[in-house]
Amino acid sequence: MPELPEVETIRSGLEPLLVHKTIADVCIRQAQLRYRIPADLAVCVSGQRITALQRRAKYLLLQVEKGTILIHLGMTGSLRYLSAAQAPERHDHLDFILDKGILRYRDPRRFGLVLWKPATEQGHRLLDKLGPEPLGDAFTSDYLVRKGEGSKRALKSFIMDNHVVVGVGNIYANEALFLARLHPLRPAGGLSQPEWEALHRHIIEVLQKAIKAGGTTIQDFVDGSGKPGYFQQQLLVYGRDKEPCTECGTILQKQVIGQRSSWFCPACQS
DNA sequence: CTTTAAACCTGGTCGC
DNA sequence: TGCGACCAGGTTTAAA
Repeated sequence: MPELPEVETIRSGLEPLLVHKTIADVCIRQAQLRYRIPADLAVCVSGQRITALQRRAKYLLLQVEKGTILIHLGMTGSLRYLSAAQAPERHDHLDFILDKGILRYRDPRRFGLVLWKPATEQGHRLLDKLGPEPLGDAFTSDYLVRKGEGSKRALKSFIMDNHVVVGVGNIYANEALFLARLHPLRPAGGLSQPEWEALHRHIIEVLQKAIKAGGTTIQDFVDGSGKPGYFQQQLLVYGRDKEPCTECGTILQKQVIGQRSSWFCPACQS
């Protein structure tokens, strides 16, 4: 479900509600996610104060005094703060019971994860090999030029690869390529310097605009208080096969690239 | 090493 | 109405 803008929307909405609260207990109803939720999670985190809610790629990092709770929302995960008790529904797999309120994790498809990293351990296997943040200083067009050198991969697969840059999922990969007027099947190694610059700029721009709109809700994305995003109203190609291109009127095409549905304008993007 | 495909899981939609 | 096929904001793991 969530790409970077959706995770960032959740993070920024929840952080002020969570910081300074104390985790009283953890209630696990379904431990089997992408990885099993550690059975001793409650022991690890109970009694500790929350100091921050950070984000790395699409991971949420709930910082407490003695370590970090790693949370990933997979395709269908949501994380909501409830100020008053509310009966858990199907797929509400986990609750962090706070001194005031409840932080509730829901994930129908269970592609997400909740793991514990003690502060005593350096790094984490899921985080250590990730590429740069698209909205950070290390992500430059020169970096893309170097990284793309010699690669024959389809451009769309390339920019969705977490080793290249994190946070660019299927929606925003499609949108950024359209805005940069680049065909998703172009070999990554064949782009010119100005083409990389355009793509770099549009990846950043589309992510920033989506964050401003509170993310994109196609089916079930909701922010930390249960509200949907609004960026879907600004999507120019995602999900729009057989519709006319907003730039030139040509009918948009859909094609599966790297196992993911892809949409593009065959006239504008080359 | 690079690239592609299968796998994880549930639920909604579409066509017959 | 029922049922199977197909699709979905992601990522790891195995295989080519």
